Amino acid sequence: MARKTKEESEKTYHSLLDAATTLFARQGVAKTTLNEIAKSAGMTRGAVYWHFPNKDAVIMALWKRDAGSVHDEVTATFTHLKPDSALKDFETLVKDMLKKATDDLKLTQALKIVTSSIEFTEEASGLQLFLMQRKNELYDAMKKAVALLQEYQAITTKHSTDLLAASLWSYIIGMVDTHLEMSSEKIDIKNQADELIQLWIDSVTPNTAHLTQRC
Amino acid sequence: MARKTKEESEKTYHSLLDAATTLFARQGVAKTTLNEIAKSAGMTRGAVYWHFPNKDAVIMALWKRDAGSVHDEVTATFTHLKPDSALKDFETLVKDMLKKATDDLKLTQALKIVTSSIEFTEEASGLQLFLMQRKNELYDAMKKAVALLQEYQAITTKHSTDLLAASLWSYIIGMVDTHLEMSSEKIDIKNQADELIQLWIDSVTPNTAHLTQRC
DNA sequence: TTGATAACATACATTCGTGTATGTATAATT
DNA sequence: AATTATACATACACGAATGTATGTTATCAA
Repeated sequence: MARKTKEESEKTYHSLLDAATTLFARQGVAKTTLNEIAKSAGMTRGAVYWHFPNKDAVIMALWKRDAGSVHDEVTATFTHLKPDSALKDFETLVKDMLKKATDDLKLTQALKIVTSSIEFTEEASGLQLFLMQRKNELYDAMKKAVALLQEYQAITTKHSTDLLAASLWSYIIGMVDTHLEMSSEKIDIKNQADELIQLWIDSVTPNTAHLTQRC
Repeated sequence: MARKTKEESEKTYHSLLDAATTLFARQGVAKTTLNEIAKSAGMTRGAVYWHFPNKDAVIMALWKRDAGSVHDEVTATFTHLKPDSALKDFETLVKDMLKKATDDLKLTQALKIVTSSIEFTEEASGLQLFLMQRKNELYDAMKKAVALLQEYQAITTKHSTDLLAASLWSYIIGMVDTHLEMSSEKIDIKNQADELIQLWIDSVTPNTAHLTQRC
């Protein structure tokens, strides 16, 4: 049809992203066509191709919109832990992160979409390179946080930074993955996230109160 | 061309599965066509459609061939831990499982393929239902193992079976996922798997030797 | 030894999604 | 007020992959 105002254009932009998010999460990325997205938003494919060059760009855009800010905040906080409140800040950050990942619908859907978009091909696409870079950023930040906790003596195990970072990373990735994949009746990550994180922290922290057997 | 003997037919069957495995792992499942698989095995699409009804069946077949036996062994051992050697058997089983998952090329490729094949759509395909059932089987077995360890007093934390099972499951899933996704220069799961598992076991086990701070 | 059928190859039809090219009316610009 | 560029809709061309139908030959059973 005809041209719209900038505000209306922004509205359709977000409508398209919303529709794409819903359909991707419902049917999977591969089996969702650009035509479906457009129709679901009350538009045609012309609108999609006006706002995005292709499907990968849609995914990248919805990640930036729904996960970008959280990603930036988390990485920033990880890398700037203060010596006096490092462990407490670390704990709340990780717990909040998991809470958002399991509570916030948009974020959960975005994570679902990007995890299924990462096909580990040899020559990665632009989208996959982008997502891997974000992942690497997040890991580097988390590893930095572990190193800081060690430096500040908040972590008191003899294990190397590499090992502890790999441990925490695997743990969190597994929790998110499990939350996205498994039915919450089988494993209820959402309601156990705090305890699960606490379990890890206790295992690398001088507080031994969680052990039933005393020395 | 012409008909072949049963032996030759079995050979082409495995050639097709081998070719599919390599191509799937290299280019991803979605971007690999049945024609590529056939050509890579020195056949045509006719051979593929003779042995398999579609691409999903190829994936299911290669899982059964390259991961099925390991899956069966692991689930069986998990559910039949003996009271006297439970913890030790559990430890070696998990470590061996991770070692195979990171060492055995065929198994690693199979895991890579099935993880990228699980699109969490609402109405799952036959393949996805199959894979989810295997996953549930494995989780149930692992949870049973945790329950047995608690029953045998090998695990001495106050945490519930559900929580411990969710913890171990997330941890292992995360390790496998990380091994498949991240470059081994960033995180070398393969060479850290044993220590990572030991870290978890120590955290739920009465042995407190890993803590630097004594009571 | 002679059908019957297994083990494929080849050919065909058809769908389906993508990308692009073009049309068009209106908002923004001057 | 006239022009321009925006924000889409519509139409078109194209390849690409799938599924199926059919052809072909050698093997195995009788």
